[in-house]
Amino acid sequence: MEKELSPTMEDYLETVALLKKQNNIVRVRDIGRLLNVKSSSVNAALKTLSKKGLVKHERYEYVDLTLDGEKIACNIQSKHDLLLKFLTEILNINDDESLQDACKIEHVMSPKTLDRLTKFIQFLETGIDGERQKWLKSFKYY
Amino acid sequence: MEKELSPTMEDYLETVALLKKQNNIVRVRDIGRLLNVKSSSVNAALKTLSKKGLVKHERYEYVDLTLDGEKIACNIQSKHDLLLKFLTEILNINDDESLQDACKIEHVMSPKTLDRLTKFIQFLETGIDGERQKWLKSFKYY
DNA sequence: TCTATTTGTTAGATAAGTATAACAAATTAA
DNA sequence: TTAATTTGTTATACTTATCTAACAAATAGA
Repeated sequence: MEKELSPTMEDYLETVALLKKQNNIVRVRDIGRLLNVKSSSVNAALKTLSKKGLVKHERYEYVDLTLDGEKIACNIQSKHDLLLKFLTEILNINDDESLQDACKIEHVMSPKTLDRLTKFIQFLETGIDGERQKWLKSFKYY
Repeated sequence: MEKELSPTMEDYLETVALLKKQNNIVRVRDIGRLLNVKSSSVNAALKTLSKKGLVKHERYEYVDLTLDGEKIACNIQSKHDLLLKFLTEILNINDDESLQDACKIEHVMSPKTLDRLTKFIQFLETGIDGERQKWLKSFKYY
């Protein structure tokens, strides 16, 4: 399976997964609304993702993820969540920018970096007597 | 000044700056070699950057940065350096992947995140008795 | 100097992602 | 149950970034 999705296609897949979780059903229109693109663009993207076996989409029907698509979406989501956690909880960036950044970086971060960042956050959250948490807290007002 | 460069154009600009620092003169060919693209692609990119007033390039002559171009390149470079430092020195990722990741993330990181990450690294590097450095060192083998 | 090689340029061609516009299907409301 | 509105589809076109191929200029070697 030669996946290798473009950031754009990853975004579409992620959005489908999000809407599915949210509403159970996924409509072309809603994907477009979330991504700020026209329905025709969504259709084009869905065709691409269908060919790769990541989504199911019959003419005039709701969109759905395949199992493969679900797996990939889940993977992207986990990068997203981790980055958002790092940006908000560690770096203490609390405006929209943390979300914006997470949405961009998630598409270009290697698995290795995902792994190390996961461990780093975990490392900061453990530690005897919570000393690490204490100095993290002190960083917030740095 | 409506800048807003694409990641691709940022890469070209960055490469011109790098070659300039390295060799003083910048040739079309060398830009292509570094970015793994053909000279014709470099030419197209230089035309775009020229129109934006970021590089100077006369037919068959060497390429150079304008002052504006220099400023932007410098800004990108500082993001690159910071990210590389974080990935290698903090997360302890020492293979090519840290460089790869830095080269991608530098184009999508907000100024706010740059600022906070800068402060975070600085925070980790200071601290009474170097306790934070000690913790960091212990993380390396986590 | 004069040829050979390298470097630079230009004109198409291609691929990804987007938009507009015309139309078709489905849904909602009257 | 029609008519109006929303939603989905398709064809076509544009933009960005890339390539190949043909050619032009510059540089290096004999």
